[in-house]
Amino acid sequence: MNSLFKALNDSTRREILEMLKDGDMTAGDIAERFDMTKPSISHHLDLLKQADLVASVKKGQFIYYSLNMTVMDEILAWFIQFKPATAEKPRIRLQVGPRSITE
Amino acid sequence: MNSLFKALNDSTRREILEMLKDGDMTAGDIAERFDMTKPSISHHLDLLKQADLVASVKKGQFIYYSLNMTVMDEILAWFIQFKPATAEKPRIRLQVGPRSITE
DNA sequence: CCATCATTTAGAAGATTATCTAAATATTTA
DNA sequence: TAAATATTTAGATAATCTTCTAAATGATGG
Repeated sequence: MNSLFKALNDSTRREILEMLKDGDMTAGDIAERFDMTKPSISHHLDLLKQADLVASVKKGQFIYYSLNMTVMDEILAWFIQFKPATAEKPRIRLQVGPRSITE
Repeated sequence: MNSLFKALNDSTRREILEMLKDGDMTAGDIAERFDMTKPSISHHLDLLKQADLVASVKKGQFIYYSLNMTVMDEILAWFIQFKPATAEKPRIRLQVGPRSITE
């Protein structure tokens, strides 16, 4: 959770995530889109990788980065805990059986 | 968005949010639960307030802090953008009218 | 094999952050 | 009004973070 929020606490890194939403990119392509040196972008990519938000695959000379949104569910779950339980009528009955007296 | 992620990038502040989930608390009560001085906690509360994640109300000598989860939707929306659009069948027809040929 | 291209690693400088102590403000109570 | 309580503000220090330049690594093409 810590490395996750840390990775997200930077607008450059958040922009990178948004860019990768539209498809995988090489480190160089990503760096080109920012007014920042390649080593700096490389470092940002490293933090995103540590947080498991992106994955990288080397293909020859290039390294392709892609979103890894499996962690996303973890984040969403953390946020959802604050959503007050809205008393929404369930669409289906999950349990079949005799109704309780209070039901 | 910046102040939001900044506020969330600290485990003490995240814990404070989780504590407030169970009900409002005074600054002092919050500080008691951490192994940290009151001024430090006061600073954390200030950052949470700047991010609009908490609100504070002064009652006499005490200042009560409470969750303000209206911003939460903003965060959730940011995360949802990464969720690939699942082709889920809509539960209800949103538009009433003549069906299109392709429908 | 050497030059070039893509990317990372290393190391340094400046900015930001977390935390502390000391002091200030504001409220209650004796 | 003075003392006590709750909280914040101010200022300092140490740690962490962002970014840079220079150099290293690894793959490709003549």
